[in-house]
Amino acid sequence: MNKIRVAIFDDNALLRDSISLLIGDTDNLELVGSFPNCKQLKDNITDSNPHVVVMDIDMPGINGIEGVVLIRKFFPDIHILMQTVFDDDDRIFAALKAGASGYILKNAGSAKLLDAIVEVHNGGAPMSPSVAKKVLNQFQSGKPDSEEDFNLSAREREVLGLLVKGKSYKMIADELCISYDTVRAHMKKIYEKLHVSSMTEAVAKAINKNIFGFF
Amino acid sequence: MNKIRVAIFDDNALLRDSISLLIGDTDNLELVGSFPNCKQLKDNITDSNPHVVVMDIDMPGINGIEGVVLIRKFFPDIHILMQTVFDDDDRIFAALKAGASGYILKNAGSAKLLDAIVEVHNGGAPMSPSVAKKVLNQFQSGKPDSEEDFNLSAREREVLGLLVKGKSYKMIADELCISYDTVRAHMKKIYEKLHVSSMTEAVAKAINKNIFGFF
DNA sequence: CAGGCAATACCCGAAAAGGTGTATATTTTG
DNA sequence: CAAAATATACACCTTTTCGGGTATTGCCTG
Repeated sequence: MNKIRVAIFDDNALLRDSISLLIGDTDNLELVGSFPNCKQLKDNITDSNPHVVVMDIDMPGINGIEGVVLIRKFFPDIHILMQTVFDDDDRIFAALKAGASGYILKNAGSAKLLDAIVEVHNGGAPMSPSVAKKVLNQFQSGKPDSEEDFNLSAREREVLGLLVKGKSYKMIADELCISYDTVRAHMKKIYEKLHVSSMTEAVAKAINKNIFGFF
Repeated sequence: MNKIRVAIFDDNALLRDSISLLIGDTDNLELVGSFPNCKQLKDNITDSNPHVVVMDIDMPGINGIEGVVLIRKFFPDIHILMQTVFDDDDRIFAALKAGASGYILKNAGSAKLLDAIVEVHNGGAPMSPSVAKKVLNQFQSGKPDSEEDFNLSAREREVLGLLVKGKSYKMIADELCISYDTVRAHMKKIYEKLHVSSMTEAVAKAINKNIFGFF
């Protein structure tokens, strides 16, 4: 029986090494390449000719999602398993949209990693329920994404919009010709409605729930 | 000669009214509908049967960009002119990608608005040079967007990533198991490299220059 | 091996943001 | 019409962030 040929892309050398050892100890898997970035991705893959690529989602230079795009473009038969440190639904979803077959958390344990590699090679799609639901929703209706309604007033949306563009309270006050304290009053309401408690959380939520759509 | 049939979607009643008056005073234009949101978009357009739709980019419920998508889907022959308060390249670009024909700033003056309506009806595409350049770039090379390199180190990217997810310095310190002051040290470097000076600016830039891609 | 850079960590003072409370006029809505 | 929501504004106080420094460790490169 032929071994599953596996290649790894991850900027963390330690993690690459430990996966190497892990795969070396498993007799139905074979590590054919281990790379710290996607700069030579095309050559790397041509040379190592893997069945499965294990790809870190966060990498300097070309990131993992862009890596997925490239692999899909040049090697459409290769299955890609994403690895992430955090369970970041949106990024994982993006990776899947780009053509990854599944994903696994970096702290999931070695047995699970090996299982996931075998699973993607067999055409499976290891992923968490929350991501699976997103994928399902996308398939069911061509809609962009969950359109949660936060009941923001027009003014609140305006303030949030400026926030998302990186403005400070003071700048927002100037831009809207209202007092600093009024901006704060709006912010309080916005935080309440979005269930957050800081500018950055609000910005992150505004983007991920695409309150303004299309970033 | 037939008048150009125009419909307006804007949540600002005052602005709707002033545009109504404006169009009423112009003899080659005819206002056939004026709506505060896109909830009944399909019926509204079927009933009013416009040649040109003037659409606010920011609206509660279904936003202007989603509105564009819907119009393109059901009424592919209608030309859409976007209206925005701010010259937000990214959103405008998104609207154009979604199928809008052009855009105009809300404070551009009535004469320009009328010109723009006529222009889109005649197949033109009124837009600012900076947006035009983006569109051109997109056409010239299938690349996602400007891929500026900010020379962030792996650690800095990691910190910025957590920032974008809405974390505070303290949370980042905990998550990365480093001291609060080290997070600050990284932040200083990040701000320097991105040429910004606040968390929200950094988040905004990280997203708009898609340092992490795919939001 | 010397110099540069990344990562770590600490200090200080100033500025910004956040939490809570109060208040008033207007608009919307049941 | 009365109640609720919105937009405006101020006060007081705490926490967080920002902009300067300074310093050590380790790694990579010329």
